[in-house]
Amino acid sequence: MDFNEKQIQILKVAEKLFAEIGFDGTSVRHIAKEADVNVAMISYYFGSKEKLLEALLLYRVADFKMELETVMVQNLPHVEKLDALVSLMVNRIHRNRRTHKIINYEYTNTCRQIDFDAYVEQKKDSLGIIEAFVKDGQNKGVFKTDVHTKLLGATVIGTYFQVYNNKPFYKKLLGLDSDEAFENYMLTSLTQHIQQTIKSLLLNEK
Amino acid sequence: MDFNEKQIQILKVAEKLFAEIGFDGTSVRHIAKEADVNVAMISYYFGSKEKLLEALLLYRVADFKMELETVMVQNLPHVEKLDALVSLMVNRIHRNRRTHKIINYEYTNTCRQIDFDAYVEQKKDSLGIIEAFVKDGQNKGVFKTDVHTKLLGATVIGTYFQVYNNKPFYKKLLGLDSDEAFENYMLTSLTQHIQQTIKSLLLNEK
Amino acid sequence: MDFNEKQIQILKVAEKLFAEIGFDGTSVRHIAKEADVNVAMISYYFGSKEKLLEALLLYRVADFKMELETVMVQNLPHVEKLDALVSLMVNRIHRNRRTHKIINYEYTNTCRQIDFDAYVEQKKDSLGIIEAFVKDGQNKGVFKTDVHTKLLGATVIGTYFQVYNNKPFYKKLLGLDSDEAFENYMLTSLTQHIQQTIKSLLLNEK
Amino acid sequence: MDFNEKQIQILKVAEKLFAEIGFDGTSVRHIAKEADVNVAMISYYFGSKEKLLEALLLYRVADFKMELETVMVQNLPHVEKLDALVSLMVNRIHRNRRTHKIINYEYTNTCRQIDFDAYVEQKKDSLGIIEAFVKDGQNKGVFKTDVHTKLLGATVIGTYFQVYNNKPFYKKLLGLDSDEAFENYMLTSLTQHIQQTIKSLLLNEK
DNA sequence: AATGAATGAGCATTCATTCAT
DNA sequence: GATGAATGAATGCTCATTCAT
Repeated sequence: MDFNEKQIQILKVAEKLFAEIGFDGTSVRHIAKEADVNVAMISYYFGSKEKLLEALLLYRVADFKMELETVMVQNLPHVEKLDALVSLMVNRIHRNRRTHKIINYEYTNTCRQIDFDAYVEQKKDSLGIIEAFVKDGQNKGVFKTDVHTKLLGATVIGTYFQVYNNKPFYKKLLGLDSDEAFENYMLTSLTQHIQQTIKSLLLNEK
Repeated sequence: MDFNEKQIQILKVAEKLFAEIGFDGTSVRHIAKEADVNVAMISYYFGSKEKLLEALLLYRVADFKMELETVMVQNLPHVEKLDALVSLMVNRIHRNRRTHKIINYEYTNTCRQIDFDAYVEQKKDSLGIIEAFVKDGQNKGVFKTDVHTKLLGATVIGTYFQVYNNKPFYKKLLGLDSDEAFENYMLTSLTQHIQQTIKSLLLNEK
Repeated sequence: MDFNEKQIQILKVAEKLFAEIGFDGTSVRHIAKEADVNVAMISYYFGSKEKLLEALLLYRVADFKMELETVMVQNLPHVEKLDALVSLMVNRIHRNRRTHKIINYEYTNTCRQIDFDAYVEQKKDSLGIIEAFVKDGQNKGVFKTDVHTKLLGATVIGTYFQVYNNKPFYKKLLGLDSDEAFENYMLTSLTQHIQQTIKSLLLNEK
Repeated sequence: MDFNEKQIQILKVAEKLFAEIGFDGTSVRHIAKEADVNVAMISYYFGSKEKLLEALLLYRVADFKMELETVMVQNLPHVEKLDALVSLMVNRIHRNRRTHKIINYEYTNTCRQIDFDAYVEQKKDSLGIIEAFVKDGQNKGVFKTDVHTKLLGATVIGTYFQVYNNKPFYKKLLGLDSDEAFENYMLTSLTQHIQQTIKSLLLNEK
């Protein structure tokens, strides 16, 4: 978990390339060249290409750890807390979108011998906190009860990635000319849509 | 679009393997072995591995074509039509989940020289029909107007794939022991959750 | 030796391609496509790619057979006969330059199992006739005797092919802009140079 | 131009095989086996089979560089200088006959993407020196003027290669039993014949 | 007689990894 | 600790040829 400068350099390049052209599509030579290190260094530092991916997961999963508690402890009305929660989730996913994309690609690949335990654990934790918050809101009569609580996270992240994974399509559909415009859209309108979606599900109309 | 029996056999195996272990991770030898055909036959029939994927897209995209119109022309209340629409979408995606997954993997891979035009066109069509239906409902005062109509599809498909792509995680989370139970859950509870999500977004409380 | 129309079509295409891109470099598919026949037809008609080359040799060697005798029997002074002889040789080589080039490529390739007997026989015959003519001239005191008679043919053909095989170089060196200009040069100036060369070797100055 | 021992080993084997069985006919596996190196090493060292050939050309073209000037500056009568020149040319071609043969094969193959610039340049230089020498001899009245000076080189090299490329034929024709006898013939009688040819063309009888 | 379908063998090349230094 | 050199295995693909029809 404590990587030196050169290792981090490799991890960042690997993250970018894995996300862009896939794990299998990326050769260690490509990573080495882009990271301006010797080819052998990757095996030397990480043991293998697969272990490099595992190291990347460890490196990033620490970052996944959302400060959900930070939001939770705030003395905010449930509605506002919900918005803050969704916003935080989207922001976090967005920041680590590359690693998340890799995981989405590779997690169900049974041939791969990658240890996803840390990712799974973190995911379970996050969803647990959200579930508890929703339960609390339901107990207090603020949130509706006829909701698939365990699937709320899937809707948040799923909506985000459906747009992200079809970037060229949505850029055209939404009339977004540049990558910056797209990025901006993700963090404003899309986030707003997801917030609205979750609120619609949980809140009773006034 | 008119493939013979052996070609279809190859296409099906390729679809499975591409979805399971990725396009790059799947070798033509693997496909050939699994499909019980000679390695050379894949190049012979499809020209190349990339063209095989393109053929697969063409083969399946024809199947994507949702009978949205069939639902649309039915003389149903907007609410029920909405449910039917979502149900149809989920079913269709589910049936072609493998090819959709491949597309989600490869569409943004700029290195790849794959022609996704047919897919994009079909996607645009589908979303167009949905958009028109929502617009109609809004004009008739049945649907709310403060909604990101263009993002509704992303929420439907995104939620589905977020669960599908994290199958082992959700099987555990939802206490689903077998693949059959998971599959069943996708087509019942998950579908229900997505229907509920979309309805919450569009319908005014009574 | 009696080929039907389609076989001749194949032979001509094969000759062109073998000469242009070599025997190994030319695939039967390429020949089949260019000759607008089915791939299997080549094996069907000729047995194999190697046998196709042998058939080509047989087909052309018949054409190599110079009408040297025609020149020989003419009642011409030795000097003029010599010029006519060289001119005839160059013309004949030029007409069959493609097949000659292939032979020059493949004759010393010991791996190849090609039967060059007909070619060798024809070559021996031709050189024999020339040798006899030179001997006759020497006996009559018209030609010099201190000459490597057996090498005269090599000088004629060798000079021709050295220019032909370095066509782009000589086009530039000689300021020949087009293929037509080059071709014309081969049949005029180059022929003249070769005639002059042979005459210089054989004739005593006056 | 600065190759290590193993690279030179590969180049020598490649030269031999390319000359014997052609560029297309020679597989990198064959070269690797004969040179007793790993197959991958050829790509590793030279990039590709085509680049291997280019490397070979560069490696040998340096060797083509005839010491024509050495002969030129000698204070010899023109006639003797002419003999020395031809002898030098034949010797040089003979030493590099393999690479020259490859070039003769491949130079006009337009499909091939080989850089022959160095070869062309060297050839131009050599012919230029010879031309200048002949011009000088003509100016001094030693050489005849009615000669295709630019074609003299073609006659020298062409005669050599016509014999070399038809080795089995000429061995039989000239009654040369062994390869050694043939080789010896090339460097004595054949050389003498070529010297005589060029002198006949250029010198006035006494 | 003629051919589309099919195939095993071989191709050049790239891969992740190892190892001597 | 770090690396250039080297490698066996695997890659996608093309080859000449065969064979059922």
